[in-house]
Parts: sequence; C-alpha cells; structure tokens
Amino acid sequence: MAEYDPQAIEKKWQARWNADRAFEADADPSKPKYYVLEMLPYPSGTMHMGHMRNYTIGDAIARFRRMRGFHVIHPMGWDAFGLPAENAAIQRGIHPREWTNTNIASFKRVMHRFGFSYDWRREISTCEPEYYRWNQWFFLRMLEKGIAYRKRSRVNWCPKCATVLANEQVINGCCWRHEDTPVEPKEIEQWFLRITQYADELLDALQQLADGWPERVLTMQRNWIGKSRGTRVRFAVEGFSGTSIEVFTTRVDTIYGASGLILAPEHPLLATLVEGVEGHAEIEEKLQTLRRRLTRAADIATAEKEGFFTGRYARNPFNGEKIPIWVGNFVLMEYGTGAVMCVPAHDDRDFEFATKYGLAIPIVILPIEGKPLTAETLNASFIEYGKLVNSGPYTGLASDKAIEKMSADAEVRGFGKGEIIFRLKDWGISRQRYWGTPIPVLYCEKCGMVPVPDKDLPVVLPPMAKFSGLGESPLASVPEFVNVKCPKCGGAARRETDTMDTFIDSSWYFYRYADPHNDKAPFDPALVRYWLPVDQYIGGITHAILHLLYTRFFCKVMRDLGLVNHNEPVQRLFTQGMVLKGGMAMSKSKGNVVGAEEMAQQYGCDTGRLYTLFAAPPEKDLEWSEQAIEGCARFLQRVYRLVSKHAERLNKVQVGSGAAASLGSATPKEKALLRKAHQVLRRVTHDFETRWHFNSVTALLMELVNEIHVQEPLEEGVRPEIAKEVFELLIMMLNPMVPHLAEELWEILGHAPGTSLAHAAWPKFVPELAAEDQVEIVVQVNGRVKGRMLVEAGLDKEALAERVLADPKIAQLVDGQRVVKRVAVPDKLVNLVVA
RNA sequence: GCGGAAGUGGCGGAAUUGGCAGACGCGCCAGCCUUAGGAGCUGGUGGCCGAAAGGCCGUAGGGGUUCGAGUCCCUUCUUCCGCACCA
Repeated sequence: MAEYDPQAIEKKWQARWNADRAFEADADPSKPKYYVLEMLPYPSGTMHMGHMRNYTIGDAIARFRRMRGFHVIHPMGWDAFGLPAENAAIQRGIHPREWTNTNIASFKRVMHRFGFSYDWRREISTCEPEYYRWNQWFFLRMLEKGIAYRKRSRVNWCPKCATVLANEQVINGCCWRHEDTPVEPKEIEQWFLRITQYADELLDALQQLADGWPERVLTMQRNWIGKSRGTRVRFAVEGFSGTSIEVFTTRVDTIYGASGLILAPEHPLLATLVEGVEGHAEIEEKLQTLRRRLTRAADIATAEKEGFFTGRYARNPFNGEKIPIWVGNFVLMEYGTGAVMCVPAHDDRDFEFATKYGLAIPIVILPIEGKPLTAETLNASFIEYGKLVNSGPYTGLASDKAIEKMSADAEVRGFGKGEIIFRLKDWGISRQRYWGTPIPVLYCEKCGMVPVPDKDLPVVLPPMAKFSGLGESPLASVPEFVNVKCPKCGGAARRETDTMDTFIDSSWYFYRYADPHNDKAPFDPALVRYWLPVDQYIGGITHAILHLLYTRFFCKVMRDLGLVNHNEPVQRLFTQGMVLKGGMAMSKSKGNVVGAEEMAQQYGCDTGRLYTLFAAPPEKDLEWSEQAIEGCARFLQRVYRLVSKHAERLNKVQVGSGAAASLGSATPKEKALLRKAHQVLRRVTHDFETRWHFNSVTALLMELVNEIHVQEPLEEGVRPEIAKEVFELLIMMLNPMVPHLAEELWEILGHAPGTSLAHAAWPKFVPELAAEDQVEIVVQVNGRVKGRMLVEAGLDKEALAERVLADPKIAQLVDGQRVVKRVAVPDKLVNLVVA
C-alpha cells in the first residue's frame, strides 16, 4: 500500500487548481457573495509560520464558504512601499524596487507552496503606478473637498545625516545610524488629512461594529478617538490688555478652586509673557531645559512633575481672582489648548504639582455622602463629582448641574463655552522618503500650490541611482522630477518632493481587488457594490488602531464622494494570535523563526496548516512545538492509511441514496459510524460558521477517525456504501483545513480524477442519523453522581424520573430516605434530592 | 492610573443554554510487533486513601445563588495586552 507522500500530493493538486482556475470568481449578482480578506503583507524577509497562521485561517474560511455555495472573493496583494526597502537600499546598495520585487516573488512562491485558494488575477502591488496613481487621485479629491491641507508640523531631524527621520528610525531619542546623536525637532510644512472631521462618526459607528469586531479593538479605537466633553475658558492676562490664555477643562465646576494656570513648555504665548519679567534670562533657561526633556524623555508619563512660575498673573473670569501663571512639564501642547487651570484639591496631577511648589489648595467640591473635606484632612485630591462650596452663585449645586450652568454662563458672559474635543488628531501623511507615492501637487512661483491635473496622473516615482540616506526628501535631489512647468501658467514650478504615508496604500486596497485592472477609475462602483463590504477581515491585533481607523475614514470619504454606498468597510474583524517560539513572537532578530518553506519541506504544508489550526484557538497565541506537530503528521498519515486500505473495496460503490433511507436496516456498526459522523458534522458545521475554533474541529475529526478504528474491521457488518458515505463525510470536513490530502483521498475513493472538492457541496446534517437510540443517564443523589443507567432516548422529564426510580439499584440508593424533589433533564440526568 | 482579556492535569487545550470536568493531541508509563526504532499497534495516565470494590478532594483564593456552578453574582489575588500626566 502506498504511503502518504505529501510532497507529491500537494504539488499535484496545486497544479490542478491552477489549471482549473478553481478559485477565480467574477461578480454575479444572482449569487450570494462572501469576501474573505487577510491583511496584505509587507514583503520583507522570509515567511515564517507566524505569517502562515493568518492565511491558513483565512483559507479555511474561504474554502468552507465555497462549499457552502457562496461566491467567494479571496484575494492577495503586497503592501510594497515602505521604509525597510529604502533602508536596504541605503545599507546594501540595492534599489528598493529590486529588493521589494525579490521579496514579493519569494512570498508568492511560499503562498503557492501552501496551496492558499487565492484568485491571483486580482493580485495588486502598491508600489506600481497602476495602483498608486489612485492614491494620488484620492488625494486630489480630498484636496478639492478641503480634507487634505498643509500646515507646519514637527519632524525628527538628525543633524549628522541632515535628514528627516521616520519614527521607526528614532531609537531612544537618537538617530538609528548615529546612536549618540539626539534627534532634534524641526518644523516643516506638511500635508494632513482632516480625519478629525469624521471623529464623531468614526466613534459613533463603532456601536454598529459591536457584533462583528472584537471588543478590545473597539475599545482601543474609542480611546484613540478620545472624545471629551468640557468647557473652554479664557483667562485674561494681567498687564497685557487683549491677551488671554485659554484652557480646556472637563470640570469647570471646580474653577473656583483654581490656584493657578499651567502652560505647556511649548506654549506659543510664553515668549511674549516672559519678556521683560524679572529674571527673564533664568526663566528662558528653565524653559529650554523643560523643552529638551520633553523631546528626549522616553518615559514622559512617569517623569516627575516640574515647573516654574512665569512672573505673570491671570484673572479667573468667574470670580475675578488673580492667580499665578506657571509652566509645567506635564501639560501637553498637543492636547486641548496646551494650558490647564490648576485645581489641586480636585485633580491628582494638580495636587502633586501644588504640593511640590506650594500653591494654594482651596476646596470647592464636597462629597455628597460621607465626611466633608477639610484642608487639614486633605491628603489627596478628591476628583469625584460632588456638591459645590465656596463657589459664589454656584455654591450648593451638584457637579453635573454646575458644569452645565457654568458653561452656559461662560458663553453668555463671553469668556468661554461648552466644547467637545478629541484626542484624535489630523493624519499627517507627508514623508520625507523616496519609496512611497509622490504627492501630486506642485509649487509655482506665480500660482502657488497647484494640484497636478487628473490627466497627468500618475506622477511617477523617478528611478533613482543613489541612496545616500543624507539630505532632505530624496526626491529633491532629482532635478528632472522636481523641475516642471506650471499647468496653470506655464511658468517655472517645482514638484512636491515628499511622498505619502504608506498607510494610505492600505486604506483602500481591498476595494481595488474588486476591480484590479481598471485604468479609468480606482474601481467600478458597480463591482464594489457587489463585493464590498468585506465580510470577514483577518489580521493581527497590531493594526487594531491605525490601519483600521484609516481604512474606516477612507470608506467614509469614498462614500461622501459617491463612490460607495456603505458606511463601514469591514463587517467582521478577526484578530488572530501570534505564533511564538520560546515564548516570543517569531522574528529574524531573535533567531526563533520556523520557516514556512522548511516546514512544508519537512512535513508537507497540510501538516503545517493543521498544526497551526489545532494547537490553539485562532484568537490566542500559539507556542510552536516540534513535538506536537508530529501528532498532526501522524493523524494525517493515519487518515491516509485508513482510506487507502478500504479504497479498493469502496471506490466502485455509488453513494447517492443516502444512508438515512436505509437506517431501519442498519447494523449496529453502521449505526455507530453514521451517528458519530453526523454528530461530528453538526458541531463542525457550527464551528466553521460561527467561531472558528478549528482546534475543536480537528479534535472532533480525530474522534471520528478513532471511532472508525473502533468499528474495524469494516468488511464485517458494514456495507460498502455506508462505509463510503462515512469516509466522504470525513474527507469533506477535512477539506477546508487540509485541502491537498482531502482532494487526494477523494480521488482514491473513486471520484473521477481531477474532480475537485473545491466547489463540492458541504454535507447536509441529518438529525435522525445523529440521534442516539439509548442514552446514559447520570443519576445524582443530592447533586452527587451515584450511578448511571441506560434508557431509550427521548423520554420526557416525568417518564425519565419514573424509569430511573423504577430501577432496583437506584431505589436502593435512596432506600429509607424521603425523596423531596426530583430533577430530571431529558437524555442527561436525574437528580434525586433526599431529606 | 484607566481600559480590555484571561487564570482548568506535566504541557497545548475541550466542556452549545448552569447538568458526567479534563474531549482531542503532546509527553509519560506498560505491553505487543520488530534484527533494530525517534516506525506501527494496544492499554493506562488529575490528586489523595485503598489489594480491590469504592471513597474523599479537585477548574487561582474566599463568599454567595441553585437540586446542581469551570460556567451566574460579589470579593480578593495573579498574569498578559493596549493606552497612559488627555486636563
């Protein structure tokens, strides 16, 4: 008998699928569609089993859905722009395109080697002009709508390289190539996308995603958007008529307790304020120190609070009180107004600051219940809502009422208003890098900023010979690229030399899959209407915030452009766990990778697929074990041997009428086999449809195989058509997970050569076949298991209790005791409560 | 600090709605087969007591609801993850 030869089998079936175009599907409104999407990879390094887990899960789902009769779109592509390609160019002298394309070729080879059921006609690569021209097109549309705009913003600057560094190139506050050189902040003009315009909608729509997205992803997005309701209040500065400082607070009810204002060290007003103040030079120096610490400290959050008095005072607009203006390292310029009021009695941070620097700590909120606060007993701030005291006309109000009233009053009196602010900031997309999408605008001496007309798209990334990693945006060093004529006036103009953040590429790529070769538009809306939104997205938790927020934002922009008619791009999201080796995520630098190709070489990809599905539920991390994988290899061998052994007897037999019809005449062995097979089928189908616990699915299939072994020899007491039906059930259930072996066994069992299982109909669960004739009833006395007995299945509560009590052995258990209560659960148990 | 997830044998992990805890696999033990085994097959494998029958204990700790709790409620502890001086 032939042994299981995964290498030969896998090669054979991959060639067959390829020849049959088995996984190609075109839009067909008469059929239900299903969009399974795995996050597109950044092609870098070698593929390891950590990568493969993602695709294996997606492939199992795609294959299952096909068998369920869906028209499945399952595409793959490459997130091909990015910094590592450019770094490789700098370090090894390879062009980024060459480096990237080599990696893509290698990734693709491995994916083919694993037999993933992709429709390769839809493959995209984001670094090709055919793709990124549409990034440019979207950018121009956003420019028209005022969503894209320019403003000055801070970047990391390495003085030695004389270049801008990406965040990833900053290590411990220093340049990645000059580890002793601190990065300096530098302000340059950059492009932004107004994602904040959609902040409210991005937040609110999370509710609709509650069913299909993991709770923690929703929470992370919610926190990232960070909606906060509060009040903006303007404090006039003493001695500067017309100059005021605005603060944002969520607790305007505590404002009578403000004993100071604290500004962020970068606050723009500071320069004016401290000018001419006594000890000005000293103050300037302190400011410089604080600012430097802010840029350098890796752990700002845990840093001790530091600050100093500016020498100036402001007036609390509510009570006219004069309060000192301070600078504090813990006040963030990026959030709110970059200035806070200091209410030590009712804010932890202010309390710490005030205690350190001796600011007053007036109490203005008292707890509703419990002991009132006094200055003597106050050893920490009281931050909860309560009742106002010492607050002028607001004294006696509850916090929530006071906030409402005081915000309204501030507006009436003209020094503030209620406001909602977000933590979310606009998306800075300018990158001073080469390997990305050129931003399609130019700057004309006469006309200023001019968008590149649509007809001139794409703005093609010029080939570059040298990558020094020095200087500003690399594109600035290519005169043929930079120097152009203004499309408006024909005069001299120069191109924008920055490229786009690569998150743009991944924000809409899965729309392009629906219509990947369209050269008139990013996609045909009709095709997108059919295929989108994505039914199931699968990827790592690492993208829980940025990618998934940006893609939601893009969807809403496309909707407002009239390109799509849905509000959310992804209906269900699944975040799979990582693959660990030695407790750590696989990575080349840690030297703990299990290469996908090596793995396929040693065991075959089906074994690798099965192991990644079996070793842990898909959402949990999975520790790679060389020992445990042997178990999966053994199981597949066992299945192969089992089917081969019976093939000769079974492969001429027709299965068709179905076993259900002949149930009445079935032998005990046949009944046992069919029962197990259908019990397993019921649970496997449920798992494939809802929660994808492939580990449990695999265990069930192992149980079925064990049951078949128990019923051996099948030649005695099992008709071939029944045996064959059971084998077919097993093979079809295996197909989504180990498709190559399943196809081979299908053929061995007598199906015409090349009859692919890819579109075979998923077997139908037959309840009568799964039903037990007899069930073992657990008999409990006072909740403790005391015995078991076999009864016919389906007895109702009363009948079951009667049957159990009629049994002499059971009667003995409660002999002489009074049964005060009988609890019966049909087909499960009887609990006798005795006094 | 805030938010999220989770704690079950030596290990990975099972356990639809509250109903036999430990399925399935790894490892380990014993046996069979074999010239040999890092192959295959059979049986065993939560702890304690017991020759056995059987009994007691057991899902991080404590308490509760219930005829019955890994599952529900309260509480304490631990671990992992995310955000983190967000005013």
